[in-house]
Amino acid sequence: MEKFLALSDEKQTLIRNAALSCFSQHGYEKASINDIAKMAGISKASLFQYFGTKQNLYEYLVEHSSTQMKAVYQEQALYANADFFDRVQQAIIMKIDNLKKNPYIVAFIISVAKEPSIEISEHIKDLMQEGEKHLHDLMLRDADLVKFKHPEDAPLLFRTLMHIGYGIVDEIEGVSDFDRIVCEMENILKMLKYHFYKEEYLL
Amino acid sequence: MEKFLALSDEKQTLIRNAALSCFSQHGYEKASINDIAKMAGISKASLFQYFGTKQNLYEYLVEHSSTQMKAVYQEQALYANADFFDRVQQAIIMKIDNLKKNPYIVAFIISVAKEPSIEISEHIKDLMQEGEKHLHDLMLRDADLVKFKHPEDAPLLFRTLMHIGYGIVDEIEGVSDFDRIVCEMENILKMLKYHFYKEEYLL
DNA sequence: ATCACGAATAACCGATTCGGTCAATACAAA
DNA sequence: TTTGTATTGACCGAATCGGTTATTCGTGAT
Repeated sequence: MEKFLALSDEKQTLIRNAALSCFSQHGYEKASINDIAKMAGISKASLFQYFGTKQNLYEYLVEHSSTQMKAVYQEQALYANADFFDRVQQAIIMKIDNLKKNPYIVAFIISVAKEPSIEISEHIKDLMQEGEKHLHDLMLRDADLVKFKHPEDAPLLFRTLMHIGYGIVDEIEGVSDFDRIVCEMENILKMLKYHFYKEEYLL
Repeated sequence: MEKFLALSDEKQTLIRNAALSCFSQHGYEKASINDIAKMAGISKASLFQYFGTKQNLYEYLVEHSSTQMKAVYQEQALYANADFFDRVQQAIIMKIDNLKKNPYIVAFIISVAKEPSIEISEHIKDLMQEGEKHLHDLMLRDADLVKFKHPEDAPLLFRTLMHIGYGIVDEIEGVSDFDRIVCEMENILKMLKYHFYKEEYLL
């Protein structure tokens, strides 16, 4: 492991991304060290020099990815007091930003959660909790309800925004045009806000 | 091949589903005949008895799946004259219904489109076109625009509904509670219609 | 120029799995 | 019991698996 950490950051990232990509595409069993080495442009022997065993490499990736991910969560504390729509908008932008900056890590973590038989690592369980907490910050509050023309719409609109968020994140998938989709999402939220809020709350 | 078609329908389906599942999970190269045979509960030798080669089995699945899928498209002609929201609602319900009835086939076709190196089979290309045509039937028409409080909202609302559709379909993923999500989707569309349509068009 | 030393790899290991074959078995009809 | 067929366990050579080792390569000091 020290052997690997002594490499240049670029090379570390290159190797990590190759491994993350292979494992998330094929799963632990079907991903082979040969594939990873080839994709990283290094020899198989080097991989074993760095990590010892396949399982060791995988565990390193789990730990590194969840650490990285938690750091993102940390620096992304939501403004708890912001308006409902602003909170949702900020959350989706964060999600997209993260997806853009760490595509391999996001895909890998999702794949780890799908791994059969192997009990989900503690790190990943922690991550799930962290995600739950984030989601809770988005929830509707009483303070928001008064702004709605029809407050009884609010819960369903919240669900709607969740669907939109999932949909947008899902549609991205390798598309490089992040800015366009972020812009569209902002316009969608503005439009919905206009139709659902009372006039006096449209800033 | 005739050997396979002579089997009972239930056994055919059992074997097909096992193969569809393996291929869509692991891709052509990494899916093994052993896995498929084990999942289907038959011997590997039988699979070769039925299909001759791995590639033959795969090609049969592509053909069968696209045929099945086209049949679904055929019987699902959209009412061209219906109201905008009704068309969208009907389309999403169809999508969900199809996903519920043919989960293995849908997943397999998506995986075929992702297969690297192998040129996309003609059948699948046809399917894509069919899907495009379906989508075109959803498009906004001039007749719809007059119903909107703000006709300029319509294109963006259309995009919004697409996102919601993708989001909902994506969230389903094995969840058995189709009816609940269909119901929620209907409520969402009703709510949006209420806020975006002029009063006199709210039937 | 050469030596020394760590990093990288080509070549190799036994074991397993691959796609595919075939002879033996299980089974149903006659 | 015999015959024909559906199914499979056992097997094939080739490839690939995770992992090791002996050699080569690159570099910095002498």
